[in-house]
Amino acid sequence: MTMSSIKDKKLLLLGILAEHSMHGYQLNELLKSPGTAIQIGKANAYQLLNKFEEEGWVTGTEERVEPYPPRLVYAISEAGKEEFSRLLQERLAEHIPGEFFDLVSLNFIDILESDLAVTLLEQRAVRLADRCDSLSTISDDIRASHPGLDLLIQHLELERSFLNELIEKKRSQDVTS
Amino acid sequence: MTMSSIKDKKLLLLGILAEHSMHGYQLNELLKSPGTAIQIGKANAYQLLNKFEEEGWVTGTEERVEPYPPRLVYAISEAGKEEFSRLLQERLAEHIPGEFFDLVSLNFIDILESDLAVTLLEQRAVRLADRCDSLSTISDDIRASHPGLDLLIQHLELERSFLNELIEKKRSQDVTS
DNA sequence: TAGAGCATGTAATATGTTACATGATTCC
DNA sequence: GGAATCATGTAACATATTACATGCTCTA
Repeated sequence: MTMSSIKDKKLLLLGILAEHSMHGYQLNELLKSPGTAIQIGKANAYQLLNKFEEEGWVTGTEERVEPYPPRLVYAISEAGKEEFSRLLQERLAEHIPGEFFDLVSLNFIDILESDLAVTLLEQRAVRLADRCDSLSTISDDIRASHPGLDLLIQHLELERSFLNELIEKKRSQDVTS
Repeated sequence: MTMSSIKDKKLLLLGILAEHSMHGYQLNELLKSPGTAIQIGKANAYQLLNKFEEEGWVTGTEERVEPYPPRLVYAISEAGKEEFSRLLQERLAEHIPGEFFDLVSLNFIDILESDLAVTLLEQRAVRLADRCDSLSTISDDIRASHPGLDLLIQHLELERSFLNELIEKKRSQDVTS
């Protein structure tokens, strides 16, 4: 049911390699950035690259650049480009319900006492604000050419203002000064 | 890396059972509704219920109600309530980056010709509008008491208006009348 | 009696994470 | 020599999906 994700991982990895050939470590560094819509773990990324090579979507070539250990540079193949294009069109036309992990707990918040709820939500707000801040350094150019990233930032800002309002609401419910 | 999800599945299932005891089929019907923040497949839900029973979070009792086949009614135990409360507090205080599957493809849209992009995005817009419509029947009462659901609806509305703007932008880029 | 809805599950497979293993180079 | 960064991977485990299997009751 969560299995929309493997297609999107494939789309993301092939899409990145279509723009620049890259070795696995480099790719993994890229995937650590706060602007990714989906998460791909390190081990998983290597596994997927190997699988894509077996299937012929990418080719791996060993490269040695001086101060660094040998590394495998992956480049997208013709077959990979076609697969990427096919997948891109498939995914653009679909609407896949996302997995909003964060929202599950919010539905049960009334179970807790207001002052405890406020304390917990404030901790969440700090973490969310940190993430928003780290995204605020992204240039308008990049945002304009990456609608997915632009929308991601809007989603996070929506979440942030919603959370602040919710904290206010809970605070006013808290009569036990 | 996606493995925030199992905790949220646990939180969701225990939270539902804390409100009403329920059998597996009933739970699965509930999980099909368009207002769920996360997806839990049918087989997975049964597996999790069995696992929770083994771990002592819930108890299953066979029930026979006349026209229906025998069914296993799950009720949350004391240990389950404690675990739920612990997990709820843990998750409320965290900010977990969601998995925005939908956004991955948007970042590559400039690769396609504008008119093709518009056609595909229009298909997506129809599906998204359907989902939004099915959520618009939810009462204000329910929304007010379920902040997670409320925010989910706001996320989807944001996505809808963003998508419509993107379609307009792409249409104006499309010079090949 | 055939199909639809109700109800629960299992086995095989696919997918993903964690922890570990390895080894090069650079800096201290 | 030891830590940090760079670089790739594997094995064991955890998790989730698909397809299948079963059997009840009701309606057409």
